[in-house]
Amino acid sequence: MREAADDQQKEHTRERCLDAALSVLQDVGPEALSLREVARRAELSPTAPYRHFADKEAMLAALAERGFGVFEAQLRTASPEGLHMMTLVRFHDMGCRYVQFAHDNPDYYRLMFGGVIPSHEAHPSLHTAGEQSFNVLLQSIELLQRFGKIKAAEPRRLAAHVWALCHGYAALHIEGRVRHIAEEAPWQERFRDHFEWLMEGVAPA
Amino acid sequence: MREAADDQQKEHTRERCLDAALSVLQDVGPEALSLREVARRAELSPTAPYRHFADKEAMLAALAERGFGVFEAQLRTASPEGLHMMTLVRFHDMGCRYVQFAHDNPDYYRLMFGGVIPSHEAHPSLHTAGEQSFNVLLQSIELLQRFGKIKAAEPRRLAAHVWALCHGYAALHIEGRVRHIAEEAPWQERFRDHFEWLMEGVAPA
DNA sequence: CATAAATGTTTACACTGTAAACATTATTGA
DNA sequence: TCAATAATGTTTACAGTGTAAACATTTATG
Repeated sequence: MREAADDQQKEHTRERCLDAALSVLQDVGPEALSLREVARRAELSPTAPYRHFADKEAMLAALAERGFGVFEAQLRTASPEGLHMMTLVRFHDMGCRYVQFAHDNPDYYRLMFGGVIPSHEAHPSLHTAGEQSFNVLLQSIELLQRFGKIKAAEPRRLAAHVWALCHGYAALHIEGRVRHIAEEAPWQERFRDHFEWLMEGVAPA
Repeated sequence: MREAADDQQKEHTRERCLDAALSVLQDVGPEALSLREVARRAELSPTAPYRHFADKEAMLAALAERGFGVFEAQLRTASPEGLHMMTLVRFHDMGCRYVQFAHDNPDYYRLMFGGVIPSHEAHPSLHTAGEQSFNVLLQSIELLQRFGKIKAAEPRRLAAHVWALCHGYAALHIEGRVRHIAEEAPWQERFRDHFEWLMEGVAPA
């Protein structure tokens, strides 16, 4: 049995694998990512990663989990003093940061929200990481409701609504599907319209 | 040189490949689809598909193109007499059919809208197939505008807006990301809310 | 210090995408 | 009609993959 002493070392190589995996991910995308290339970049033997991850999917799941950490942090910076200070302006900023994350880290985003990992439930810590990100959105909505800025519907449904629009826009954006629709304006400007229409739809009665 | 006579035969094996590919797609998903397994199911030699498709991606692109055909037809049935008879009720129906398609053919949908095929522009006929589907939405919106049912903003932006919500909802739905949010109601009922909020946001001023 | 666990390496295997050489068939120009 | 040619399919080959198994080595603990 080992103890805390070399957990540092163990975690070190595990992290090295994830660092390498991220680097491969950014180079070739989630589909073409190979465990052996990861091992190569981490300067390990081809099958060494199997000591830290059950299989390729488990490794991708760990990477996606890491992505959710970055993502959630990015969302939270929209309201630096905490979510209880939520306003519509900050909520819009949060939406922008959502799309910005996808824009800056398309491969991370595809890994987290695309079908790369078939079932998040199969990787409990990934699943909870995803839920924590969602909770940021959910709590923001509950607070906006309390302040009377959003209609009084079931919060989870409202959250799903906002999420769907942001995810849809982000996904279409990073796959290049909206480029031919509106090349003229930068995405931030276009997203401003979308978010405005979105909030008009869920304004208080 | 060949002529129309055996184009039928040629098309036949090409179609057989695509049929087999669809079957593999539904069994194992787009990532795990292998050309050799397709060849196996089409009862061809392992490399025979290369006579009909430049490479694996070209084959997936052809399959995705086929998917857009089915998809577009499905959307159009929302207004059987043609898009010029568009109403808000039919537009809602069209949204439902959008999500229904993703629900019934999740692998098709992932292939068409996920990052499986990196660039649709690299496959011209796929690109135009996708644009034709988008045009159904765009024209519907232009007609609703003419009837004063939707605000008079830039139609392409409005179309992108509706598309983003439908795509976002469909994508989250087929990846199982909204299951834990609202298991109680079937997706059609939930989608009714979303679509209502969506249309309230783009209602005439 | 001996033992057992943790970690890493080597080897092995079945499978993949795809290039190249070859065989066969069908079409066409003379 | 028949030889030339293009289309289509097969066989063979190769490098790369995921992962299981056997082995070696380090390290913490009884």
